[in-house]
Amino acid sequence: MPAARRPRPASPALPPAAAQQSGVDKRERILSAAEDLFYRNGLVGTTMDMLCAELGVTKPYVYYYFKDKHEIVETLAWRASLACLTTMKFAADDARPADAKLAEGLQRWVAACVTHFRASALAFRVTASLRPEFRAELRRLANDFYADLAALMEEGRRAGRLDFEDAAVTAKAMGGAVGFMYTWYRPDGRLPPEELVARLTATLYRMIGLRPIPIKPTPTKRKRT
Amino acid sequence: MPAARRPRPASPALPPAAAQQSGVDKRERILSAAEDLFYRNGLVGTTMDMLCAELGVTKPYVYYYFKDKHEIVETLAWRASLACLTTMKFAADDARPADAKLAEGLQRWVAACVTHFRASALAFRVTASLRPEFRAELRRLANDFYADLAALMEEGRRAGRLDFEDAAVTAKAMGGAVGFMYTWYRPDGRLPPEELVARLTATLYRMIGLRPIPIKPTPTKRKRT
DNA sequence: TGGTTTTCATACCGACGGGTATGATTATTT
DNA sequence: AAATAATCATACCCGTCGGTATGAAAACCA
Repeated sequence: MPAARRPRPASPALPPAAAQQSGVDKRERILSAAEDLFYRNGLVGTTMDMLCAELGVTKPYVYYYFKDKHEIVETLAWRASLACLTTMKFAADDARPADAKLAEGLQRWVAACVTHFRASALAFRVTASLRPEFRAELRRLANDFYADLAALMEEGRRAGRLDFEDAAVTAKAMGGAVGFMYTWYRPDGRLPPEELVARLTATLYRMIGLRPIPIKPTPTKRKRT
Repeated sequence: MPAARRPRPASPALPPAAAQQSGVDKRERILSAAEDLFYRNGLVGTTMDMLCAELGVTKPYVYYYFKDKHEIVETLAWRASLACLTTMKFAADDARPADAKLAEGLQRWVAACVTHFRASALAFRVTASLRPEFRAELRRLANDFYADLAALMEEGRRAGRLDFEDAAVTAKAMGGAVGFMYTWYRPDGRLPPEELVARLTATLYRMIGLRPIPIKPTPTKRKRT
């Protein structure tokens, strides 16, 4: 994941009213527009011309900051995947019981997936259009995640704090419940994001028989219906 | 969804050892190959030439039986969606309580999604590449399904037979748990399909606090780990 | 057996989209 | 201020892929 091509801090004044912005800022602006377009039109449904039009620039502008379309997609997909799929990692000296870690990890996971729902659609939908090596990296990330998740689940069950039947199937089912959010979540929906996170997390708790220990960030329940 | 272009029952003997087959059979063969290729390579990642190569025929052959690529995709996606998203329909005179209907419907749903996992990947992944009108039809089907599902859930809860918090969120979470199966299910996996259906269904039951009333087809539990 | 219809293969077209060559404009340096 | 380097616009190339025009072989009919 290379940074801006030129380390130059230069920021030339743009003609009209475009504010001063560094190369990194411009890169981010491209990424942001691409994320939105990819989410709305799909990867192959979004042409570089569309991206340029959205940004109000021309192609060499984009190709100055990114090698090719792949680099844009992979940057987006990697960021989102990393954010979502490392939420089940805990410090080696974290002495809390497995169910407490899980309670926090699941909450973080859901929150990350809500935040990155656009790019997570990328990771899930366009797998066939990604470079094989990159797909393999994503797979490793996901496999690690599920391994961590299943390990915590089984540890919690052994301790008598969790209740479920098939760890692998339940873990995959949770993965779907969370990962699928990009198909229905809308930022302007009637449920505010934190509330959605809380409710979906509660559903996950239920799937593994985790009694809702209140976690630090957001309380779990507000109203009933 | 038109049938074979020619109603002719004709079945000409093919040159080498190709068995006699009707036009419908040939259509099905094309669909089957396309389903597999689309699943493996994605929709845009599968060219009509690849499909022809897989079938051992040339393009006009395929275009004789199908108007265009869209017709193939839509036929596949529609079949699968119809099979999966009508499982929550019950006869008007079905007098069973909501939780009993749900128990059966969820089981049917999971079974249908396992059966059609390849084509369901189509419906979920390539939405941006589908014709808008067709996408709208799929959406209506899905909306109907979720409406039926949520209605049954809330009826069962009112009857005191189910336990969950947010009907809409829980329904979507279940949708993900089931619909996402295409990302991890493999027909040659170690769990036989019926067993997978049973375990995933059990997980869904747990999500809505449905006490596992044994359903007719497959028993719910086998071994513990 | 000769004509008609069905069925399939060869070769091709045209549009589209990713990526680039070239050069103009602007800022920076000395 | 002149030269150099950074930044961006115009115009274009070329591969790919969905779809088709044309016509030939095979089967059916009379």
